[in-house]
Amino acid sequence: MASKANTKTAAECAYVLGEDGLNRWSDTHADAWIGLLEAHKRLTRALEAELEAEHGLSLSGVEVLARLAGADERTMKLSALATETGLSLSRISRICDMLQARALIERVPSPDDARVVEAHLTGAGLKLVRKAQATHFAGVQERFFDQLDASEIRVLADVFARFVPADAGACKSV
Amino acid sequence: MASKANTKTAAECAYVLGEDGLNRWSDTHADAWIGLLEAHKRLTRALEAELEAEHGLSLSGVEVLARLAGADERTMKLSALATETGLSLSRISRICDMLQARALIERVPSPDDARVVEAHLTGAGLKLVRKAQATHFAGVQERFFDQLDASEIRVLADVFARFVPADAGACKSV
DNA sequence: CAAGATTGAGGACTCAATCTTT
DNA sequence: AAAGATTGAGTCCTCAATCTTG
Repeated sequence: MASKANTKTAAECAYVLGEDGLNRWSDTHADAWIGLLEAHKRLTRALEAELEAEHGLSLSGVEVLARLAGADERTMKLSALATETGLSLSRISRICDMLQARALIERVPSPDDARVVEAHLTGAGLKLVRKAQATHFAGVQERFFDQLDASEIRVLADVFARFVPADAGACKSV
Repeated sequence: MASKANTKTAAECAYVLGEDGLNRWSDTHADAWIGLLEAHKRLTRALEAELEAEHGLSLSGVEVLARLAGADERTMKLSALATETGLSLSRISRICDMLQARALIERVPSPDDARVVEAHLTGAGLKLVRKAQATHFAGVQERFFDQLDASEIRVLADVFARFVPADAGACKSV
């Protein structure tokens, strides 16, 4: 009784060009694809806002700090950070500008190769990333995992693995 | 034999702070969540690039055009476009600037209410959105659906529905 | 020349401020 | 005052150009 007004569900209008039979998905297909886009948007927005509010960090900022926290000597080359996070080197450089300005990392020129700059996590950085990650993990748990049962989580893990080249990206910390 | 070098899989390091048992996910959890982020990034980047290359349109641009194509009189108020796409009104206004400059839409002041501006799809806009949507649908089919079987698609549709407030957003066209 | 880092330009997005009309 | 649209400022991101070192 509720719907049918001027409100259409996602599936009902996940096509536009009915004229020829083409350009159309089944309802289930539409719900899966559009659901992916919507869920991603909502989840990341909420998580990002939470992190920003509580620690003044973006998701990417936390990811950089987290990778440093897990690295040998808490230090990594900027180009390695770029490869592993999947962000451009230029973005990494600017994220490091910000983290350095907040004294969460230091830039250390490599003694071995004068071209490379290494980012080193400071004590303050380690302290902050611990808190930020706790917030973030709790957020993902509550907003995402708590909505799913074990078999669904397994299907998602299985499905999404197909879109990641197995090696590429390597370690994801956040 | 292959791995174990300096390459860790996503699951192996989806945590950083081992010191206390907290802040940690199971491998499956990590694969599901990080997989969602990665898959989304890769899929949308590829799709966006394809659309840009073939039709000079962003995904949001296509979505706006597609909604207009499906609307009465091929016309909608800007604020309605914002609500339905989930974009800010300011973004919609600027997307319309661009679409109007390319003569894909026209801005028409509403006769009923002098505050509202309606976007009206032109003939050229309709022609273009048809082609763009065909490209996009084919892309999603090939890159996404073709990698999944029917039961998986059903699980995804079912799962993602939980993150969309049922009514909110209403109709998603792209 | 190639690799690593930085910088400039520009796209996509949001929020806050503004202006007009209701 | 509130709704609709626009504009300005600022974030996050990418690509292309540059500079330095190997």
